[in-house]
Amino acid sequence: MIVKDFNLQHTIECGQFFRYKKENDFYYIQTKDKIIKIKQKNNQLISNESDEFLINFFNLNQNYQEILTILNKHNDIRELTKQFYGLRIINQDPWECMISYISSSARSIPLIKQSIDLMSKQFGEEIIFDKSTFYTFPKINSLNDLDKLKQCKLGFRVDYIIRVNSLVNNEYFKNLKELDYEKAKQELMKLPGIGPKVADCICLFSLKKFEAFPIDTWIKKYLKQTNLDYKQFYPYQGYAQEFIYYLMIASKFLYATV
DNA sequence: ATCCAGGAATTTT
DNA sequence: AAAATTCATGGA
Repeated sequence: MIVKDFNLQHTIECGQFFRYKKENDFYYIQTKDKIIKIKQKNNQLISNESDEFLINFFNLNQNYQEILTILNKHNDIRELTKQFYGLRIINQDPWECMISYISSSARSIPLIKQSIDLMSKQFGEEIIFDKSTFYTFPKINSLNDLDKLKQCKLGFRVDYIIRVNSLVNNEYFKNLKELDYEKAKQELMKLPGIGPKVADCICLFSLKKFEAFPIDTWIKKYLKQTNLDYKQFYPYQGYAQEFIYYLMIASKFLYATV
């Protein structure tokens, strides 16, 4: 498939998405019970998945230039959209997104990935793909075994997950998608383990609420240093957040390796 | 050994 | 209403 205004690496590695691994030139992306093998060569995407699926998953039908027009109004952010050109918000599955980000609170990315993989191994189904073993993401309401959850190295988040597991279902998410951003966020925050930050992540990464602006410690640091008013990027504040976030974790990596 | 991590809930000022 | 403490683990 031919794509424009899209960069696979930036989109996958900017920190919004946990379930992937890179092998040779290919990314193996996992979502729900799917495995997507994919690589990009210039403006071409090579994958085992259908164009239709990829367009939806990477939000490729969104007008990128329209988003950039708004983000580029600010000089610093214009530098970032140039540096990370083609970064898109991934359209995740809401249930998977919810569990992933509840697991994420006060932890680093490698540990989050580890817990998600362990949950998939404990509660998902095995798939052999390209001679490697993968596990599907646990289905809604299947995370109900306390002993198994305790083996997933989730710490105190086990309690949140086992409670949320019994509080949501397909209908919950169907209704959630109908709500506007503010309402959806409020609804999400009624659930245990979901505060403002995690609710914003779920809104942005799985409900197409692009005005959501999740504020974690890194973003907070950036906002404090730069005095940036993120509301000027309405209704694409979420895109601004992701560019900034990518900058922060990328520079963190730089400092860590020097 | 000690501290803290991409937060949230609870308790204390 | 804001600030401090707690939560369970792995890693620096």
